[in-house]
Amino acid sequence: MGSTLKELSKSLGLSTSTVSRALSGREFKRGTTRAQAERIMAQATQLGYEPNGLARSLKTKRRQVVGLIIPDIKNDYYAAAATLVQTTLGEAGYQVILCVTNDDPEAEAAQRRLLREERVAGMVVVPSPHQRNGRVQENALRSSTPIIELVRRSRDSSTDAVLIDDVDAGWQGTRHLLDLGHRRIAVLTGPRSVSTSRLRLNGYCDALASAGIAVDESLIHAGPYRRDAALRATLTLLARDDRPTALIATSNELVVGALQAIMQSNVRVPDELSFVGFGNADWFTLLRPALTTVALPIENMAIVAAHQLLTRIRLADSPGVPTTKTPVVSRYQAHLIVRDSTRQLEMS
Amino acid sequence: MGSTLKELSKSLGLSTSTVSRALSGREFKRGTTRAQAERIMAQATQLGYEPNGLARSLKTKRRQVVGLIIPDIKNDYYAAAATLVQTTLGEAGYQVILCVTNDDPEAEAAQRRLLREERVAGMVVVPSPHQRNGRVQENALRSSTPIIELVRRSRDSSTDAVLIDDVDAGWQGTRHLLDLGHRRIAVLTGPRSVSTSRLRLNGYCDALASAGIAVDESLIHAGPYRRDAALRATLTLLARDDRPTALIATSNELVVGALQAIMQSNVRVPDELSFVGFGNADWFTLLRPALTTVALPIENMAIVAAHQLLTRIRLADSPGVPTTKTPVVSRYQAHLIVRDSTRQLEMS
DNA sequence: CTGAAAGCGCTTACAG
DNA sequence: CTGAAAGCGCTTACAG
Repeated sequence: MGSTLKELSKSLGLSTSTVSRALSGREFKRGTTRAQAERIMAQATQLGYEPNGLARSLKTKRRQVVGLIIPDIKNDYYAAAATLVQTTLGEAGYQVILCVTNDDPEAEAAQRRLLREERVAGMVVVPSPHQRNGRVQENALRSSTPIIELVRRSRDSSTDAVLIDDVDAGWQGTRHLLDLGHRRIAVLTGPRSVSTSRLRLNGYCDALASAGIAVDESLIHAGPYRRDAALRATLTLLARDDRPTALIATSNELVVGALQAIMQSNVRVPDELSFVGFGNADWFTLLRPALTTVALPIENMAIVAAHQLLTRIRLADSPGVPTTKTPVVSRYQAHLIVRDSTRQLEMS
Repeated sequence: MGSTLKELSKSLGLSTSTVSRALSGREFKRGTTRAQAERIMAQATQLGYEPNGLARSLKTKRRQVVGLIIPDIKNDYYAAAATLVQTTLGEAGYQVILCVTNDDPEAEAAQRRLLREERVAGMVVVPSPHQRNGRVQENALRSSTPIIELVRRSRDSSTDAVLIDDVDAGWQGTRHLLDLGHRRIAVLTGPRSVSTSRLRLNGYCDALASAGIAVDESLIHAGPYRRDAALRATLTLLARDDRPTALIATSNELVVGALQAIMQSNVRVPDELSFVGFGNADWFTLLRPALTTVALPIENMAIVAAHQLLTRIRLADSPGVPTTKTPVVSRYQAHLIVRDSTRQLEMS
């Protein structure tokens, strides 16, 4: 335990230089040096020597660690993202420091700073909602750590981003319900300070407009991404005299809350209410009725984000290249999966 | 970007010692030095100085980073564990490096080594299944990094462990079905090389024995913790002429696979088959029928494990204390939640 | 209170 | 091919 290069070298009667080189593995040209290298490695395992990664990174300025900042790991959606980011980066030899924000901007700022102090090679981040008076993080801006934003885009961001075509996603879910004859369509979204919420809501409004329907603000609930909030909002919605005939929940957590409320209210889906979810957790198909949903290609996106980060890291490492500061932003298409929770509205 | 203590000091006309001390914040006895300290800090933010955590840790030998090794982050059960470990350790000022093994012992060994090279202050690990010829990891043994095992216990382990009373958990689920009059009870477990699988199965066998029922090996499926395996096994079980009247799935992933098979087979629960799950994912109550399940206190356990790790870390830091090598092992009780997926067996 | 100096554990030109 | 030496960016006794 705790043996160092110096101790190892002394026990071998060699210099740290030689031992270091042998251990690095580019040292076996001749038969005689090859034997030497093997002797060194044997002694290393004998002493239980394990190099100090901190010292190495300090010296080489190369770091095989990246940060991942997400709002919530229990959420199936982000759990899927984390898995793929972790796996993809892991295959490239990187370790991942996981940070969970709970959508708290201050927590996120602290975590970003900590990751920078850890000198991570880069970060994948799902940004939290903005604060009211969003003073720009100066250090963050000046920092050269490559960052890829995933799913959500922070205001004034100048980094790469891998996003969903949120407007279209909102449109698709709404359009499906309109096509089934629904007119009073309620929607649950996150706070308007989050890009995805705003844009999905835009899609919803666009779809209504395209059908010549005026937006009824009372059918829109924009709250935090928490199931309890969604539960309460849905309960209220369902208790109205002029109850909507359809409901869209635009994120995983909102789906859970909405479904809980629907069960509590004993409202029958799809007979009394058509329901459209977002995302595509495994258990969606285990429900009866199975959920109609706007599926989001999160796993793909996570892989893309990881690769893009890798690219940025390599770019930042190669000295010659004048780091292109043009952010690369891509948007991936959602697609509707029609199952059993939506149906044609019966004319009454 | 990238400014160092030295640069900062030079720009202030001070020594690095003074600046370092001022930044560390124990430097404001007098009014005059207090002003000095503030001037230093102002300049630090001005230059966007952020200390290099690697250099600091190398020097101080203190590390505010721990490792977390789990089999699968998409699994609700481990996602819950990860969340609580992350949060608890985060509150104590630690960052968490997340490693996912997919139950591959070689991946786990590599990850442990990497974490040791990162000189993490400690680890929480859910061990993978053993390999056939389990050669002991010598370095791991010699290493002094504090480790807490969570949920599963590795063979010959000499570390602390926070576990479930698995025998009792298996007993409870089985006993419930026996009390309802079931005699042909099938069970899905993980590989026998995992402690939880073995012990839960023991509980199952004990319960059968207590009811004077001989164990029928053909009703036991011990496979990998993967839903596709569980799906196939369940399909086979349900296609038998002497189909069991009850089924227990002893982990989250096995529950998902079993339910998929049940739906495919059009077997009605609980009329034709009583079903007992394990764990308590949120969506269990969203199903119809809602799932009867053996709930496991994973969130509590994750918190306990995190605290226990913190304790071990502090112990390892205090030099005087002769590190007690007696492992502390605790087991937490599962508790049965009866919902609608189990019912009295009708005598025919 | 301040600064010069040593050292944490590595890697890597640079001579030999 | 090998070793002595410098240095990555900090912190912390040690004198002054």
